[in-house]
Amino acid sequence: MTLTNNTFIGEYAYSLDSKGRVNIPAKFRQALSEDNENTFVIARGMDPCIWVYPLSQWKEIETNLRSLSSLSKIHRTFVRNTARYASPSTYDKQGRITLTPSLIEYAGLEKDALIIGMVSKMEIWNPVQMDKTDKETIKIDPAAYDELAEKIIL
Amino acid sequence: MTLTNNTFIGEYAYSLDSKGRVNIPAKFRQALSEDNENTFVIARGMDPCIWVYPLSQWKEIETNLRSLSSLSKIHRTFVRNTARYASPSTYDKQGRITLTPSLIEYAGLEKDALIIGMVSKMEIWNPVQMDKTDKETIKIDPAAYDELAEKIIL
DNA sequence: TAAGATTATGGGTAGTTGTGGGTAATTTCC
DNA sequence: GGAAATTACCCACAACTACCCATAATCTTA
Repeated sequence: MTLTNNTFIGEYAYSLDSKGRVNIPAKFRQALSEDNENTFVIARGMDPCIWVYPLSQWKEIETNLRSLSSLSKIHRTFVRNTARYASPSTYDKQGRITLTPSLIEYAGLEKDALIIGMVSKMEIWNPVQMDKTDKETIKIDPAAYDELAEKIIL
Repeated sequence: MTLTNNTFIGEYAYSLDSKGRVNIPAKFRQALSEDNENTFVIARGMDPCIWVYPLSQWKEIETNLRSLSSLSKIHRTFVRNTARYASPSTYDKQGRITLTPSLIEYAGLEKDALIIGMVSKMEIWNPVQMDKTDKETIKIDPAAYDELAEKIIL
């Protein structure tokens, strides 16, 4: 079954090797449209994890960043934080991308890597950190969460 | 008798085999419209069971998820929780779909699987868990049912 | 009711996928 | 400019999954 183009769902447990490589789930590679030329862009996530965009998706983000005014301090900071740690990465014949040491450190990755489909992008987590974040989720306002669920879930 | 497209009603008792496969009731397969390409999407239910959507139905959920911004923490959490455990599954020549170990564990499935038509989707339950949930249902506030009565005519 | 078709369940096999490591090419730095 | 380090590319193997076939039970239809 081929998924919708550039759409990623599901959770996969992989390992990070000594060269800083992680596998991209086969399903995700198949979902990546041709015009991406087997390339993703890795960047800092808002949570302590790595965000992985299809190249084409990232280009749209770049366009949006361009539209932000450098007169505004918050805009400047936002653009800087977003662009600074971003890096393109093409997967090899075995389907792996290489992560940057800076991003590995930011996400606190060691041996295990949890890859999570986030529909338009994916996330790479240290499973321990993911567990911790999961437990904090309970603190989220249940009313606001339910409201979202009602709008989104069928 | 062919049912209305993508509409599922009734209850069926099947078994989960050693490879994590369950049969989809023949009636449900016949009800699935052509454009779904024999594919369902399995996901975590709100109750301790597995939700099974026709692919086309799930795609609508994906579209809704795409509209959420990753700048909002609650949106990120919602997308993650929804997409994380979801997985497309095409039924084989014998009419079975393969469940993920993660969902099997979440629903507490063992040998027996109860498949319940929920009109727009279906649910897969451990029969024991279903019994337990049934008994709790009695505790539902009658006033809430009265409120529902204004929306739905039976 | 009997024959044929369909359905539910079990298991085998070939191809795919994930992981580790090796080597050649490229870059960096003194 | 040359040595060291880094990166990109390649091969190999083990584990897993998707696909196929077989059989028994059930349903359909004449």
